[in-house]
Formats: sequence, structure tokens, C-alpha cells
Amino acid sequence: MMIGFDAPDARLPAYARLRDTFTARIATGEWTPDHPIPSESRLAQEFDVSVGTVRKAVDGLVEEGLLERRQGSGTRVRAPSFSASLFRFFPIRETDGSPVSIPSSQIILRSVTQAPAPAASVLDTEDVIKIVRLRSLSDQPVLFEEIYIPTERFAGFDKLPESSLGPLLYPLYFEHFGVMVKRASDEVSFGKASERVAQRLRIRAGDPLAVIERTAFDIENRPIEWRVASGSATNFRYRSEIN
Amino acid sequence: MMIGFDAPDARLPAYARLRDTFTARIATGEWTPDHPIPSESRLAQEFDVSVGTVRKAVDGLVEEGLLERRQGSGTRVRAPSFSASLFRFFPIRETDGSPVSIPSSQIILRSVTQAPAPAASVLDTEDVIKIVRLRSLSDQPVLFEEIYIPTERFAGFDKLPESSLGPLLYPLYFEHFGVMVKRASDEVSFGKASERVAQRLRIRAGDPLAVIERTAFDIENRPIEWRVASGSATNFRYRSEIN
DNA sequence: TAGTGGTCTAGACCACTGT
DNA sequence: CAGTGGTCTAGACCACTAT
Repeated sequence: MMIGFDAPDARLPAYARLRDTFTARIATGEWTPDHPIPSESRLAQEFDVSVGTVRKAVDGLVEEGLLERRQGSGTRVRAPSFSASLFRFFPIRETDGSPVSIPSSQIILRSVTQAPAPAASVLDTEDVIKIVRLRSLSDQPVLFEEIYIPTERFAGFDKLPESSLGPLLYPLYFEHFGVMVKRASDEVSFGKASERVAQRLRIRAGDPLAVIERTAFDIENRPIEWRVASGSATNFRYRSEIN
Repeated sequence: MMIGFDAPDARLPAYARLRDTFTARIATGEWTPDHPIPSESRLAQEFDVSVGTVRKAVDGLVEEGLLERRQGSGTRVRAPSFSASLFRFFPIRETDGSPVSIPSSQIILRSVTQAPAPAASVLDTEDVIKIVRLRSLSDQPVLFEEIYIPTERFAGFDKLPESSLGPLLYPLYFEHFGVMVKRASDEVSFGKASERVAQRLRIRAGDPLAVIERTAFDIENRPIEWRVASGSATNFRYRSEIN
């Protein structure tokens, strides 16, 4: 009997240690969405456990959305579906309920700076890169965002060439820094537009503002981003599923 | 080999048919939170399958939150934790982020009526009971709610004695009508207070208003409630977890 | 057709709760 | 202590996919 595979995490059950080992392989890029991972029977051999135990470990990761099975074909790392992630992570709809198209994105600023209090407290560091961004729908600005990511995990983000910056940030995090957003926590509130924000959004200072504060977490549940997004409260819709 | 237990739902795998059978036992009240359900080995005997298959069925229901296991003690129907459900289903916080205490609840009206368009479309019937409710925190009104439930499933709700109406509706649904809320979908938007709503909330007509529209679903994913809740947008916080 | 995941079995031993 | 769920095994056969 094998005792600890890679990470001898205490005396957890075999399937749990396996699951952690697999997670590490995904996180380090040893397993990628390009190829199926080894078959369950192969993994059972490699780790000297029964197929059932491998299955239970894989089950957990499928549950978490990190892997996906295809009967007959194999099990793969799930490619983050970033086209869908806009809705997952910014479920704003038109007033009539129809999904909104992906807003275009204009990056106004990227700089290494000191985190404001809420970001520092959430990210547990003051050493951050700040991104300021304006998102628009058919040339109409809809969302003004200030985003903070820890320099430690995203060193050099401020120096990425403009050309590599698409309309979505989470794919960038993944492609350039191997950081995959797994979940996020949003907090919606209402306020009034400051002069500075109002100008960007082309509304008037004092106009009602919808504010979404978000903390995003990676696969290992570490906070990796804090952002505050503001948009005109008029026509604002925020959708949320509760289970 | 047994072919179909209770509900011969096509030719589903055994564990899936078992899971449905178990769900039915919960829904009909045959299994209650009072006593543990039969042990896995007993169920395996009863349905003439292996323990592993029973386990897989139970796993699914535990996953869904309908059952809970206790090692050594047994598996039980999960008593809906209604104290927690306020946060699950109305995750409003104080501005400082601390959880809010359960608001008191004053029912203003209960009556059989015709559903307004959005409720009728969601509930798929115009035959509803309307509940109007004011929720307050230390005598300060915070939320004005109009709630619609189908008469078909909640016949007699309007005639329940006042004394049996607690501060939370979902426990009532469960206790008196056997309807368990399993998930809900919220939509947050922004508006202005009408004269009528403003009076109830003790704010001024035209003041900024946060509006939450919710559709709640039962175990079988049928819509069972549509409500619209309004509160002053000032100090409003809505929290949402995205996975 | 060979190889994959999907289902299922009939056991085993362990960890825990209750009496 | 007997009984429960928790873990794990070493198979079997089926359904599906790719070649």
C-alpha cells in the first residue's frame, strides 16, 4: 500500500489525496485541455489503488468543474469557457431579459500601486497592480471598473503588450499567469456617481449608480482579484441563482 | 434482477430510479427528518441491489441537500434550516457586512386574486393567492413584499390563522403544504418609490428603490412562488456567490 | 475492434455514534 | 457492544467513441 502520493497531506483518505494530486497536475499545467488525462485504470495502476478509488477522486473534480468526462473518449481538463464566463461572472441582462453581448473594453490604466483598504484586506497584501477599465456596448459606456490583483501572482501584467489584452480579463489571467478563476462573491449596492466616475460613464455627477464589488478566487480558494464596478443604476439588472 | 421500483421511469440506471423513488418518499412525507431512513444495507435488500448502488443514489440526494448523513448514526431527511435560509434566500447584509438579524414580518394582506402578468407567466396560472408583507428591523420598515403563490398548491393559505404565521414564509409552505423551496432565481434592479410603496417604507415617493424579483422553485423544479420585494436603495446590500 | 468511461456487484475493514 | 456510514477492493458487463 502506498502512503502518500505527492503531497502527504496528513492522513486523508486515498481518494482525497488523489484528488489533491490531480488538482496539482491541473494547476501546474501537467494536464491540459489538449489531451485526455490517463485512463482510470492507468491511474489506478500508477497510484496503486483500485479503479473505484480513482473514480471517486475524479468524480470530485468533475463536480468542481475542473474535469469533464466523455464516455468512450476519455476525461479531460475542462477548458474554461470564457464566452460563457461573462454571464457566469457578470450576469447583467438587458431590461427585457435578453442576454447582453460582450461589451468592448478600453483599458485606461495599468500600474503597480498600493491597494486601497478593502482590496488590501481581501487580497492580504498592499502590493498590487491596479487596472482601470471602461466597458462599453456599441460605444455607450456601461461599466467603469477598478481592478486590483496581487503583484506577486501577476508580476508583469502592467507590461503586457496592448495587443494581447482582449475584452475579458479572466482568460488573460489563465493564459499568462496560469491563474484560473473558480468562484467569485459579488456584493451589489447603490450609490451616487462621483464627478470622476460620472464623466467616464457620460452621466451626471450625483446620478444613481449601481456598484458591484467582487472578490474572485482561484482553484485553491485563494483570493486573486478584488474589483469594484460601477454603472448607471437606470436599466441595471443583476441576476443571481440561489441554491 | 428487479426492473422498476416504484416509478418505472424508462430504462434509467438503477441508482437513478432509486434516487427518484427516494425523492418521492421524501416528498410524500414517508421519510421525515424525525427518524433516520433505513440503513443502506436494508435498502439494498429491499430493492434487491447492492449497497454500492444505494450509496450512489443517496450520494445524489445528499449532494442536492435533501438528505444528510451522520456516520455511525444514520441518514436523515435534512430539516430545512430556515434560520439559515434567510441568508440563503435573502442575503442582505448591513452596510458593514455583518449579517442582519431576522426581520419581523407584518402581513398586510392575503387574498385569492388574479396574478399580474409577470407572476402569471412564471407560475403558469392566473389563479393565485397574493400576500403583501412588510418586513421591519427594530420597528424600521426595510422591505415591502408582494408575493404570489398558485392557489392550486397552496389552497387555504389565505385562511390560515394569524397565529400560525411566523416571520418566515418558506417554513409555512413546508409545514402546511409540503412544498419545499429548493432553489430560487433573483433579479436585482433599481427604481423609484411609488407613493404607495413609499408610504409603507416611510420614505418619500420618488426616493431611490432597490427591487428584487424572485422566482422560487420546489424540489421538482416547478415554480412555486413569484415575489417582488422593494426597499430603500440607501444602505441596501445584496450578496451573491458565483460558482 | 480496442479502449474509454458508466454501472453494478459482493464482499472487506475502518471510524464513529448510541446504548 | 451492535449498527451505522466511510473507504476500498477486484472484479464484471454495458454503452459509447475513435480508428
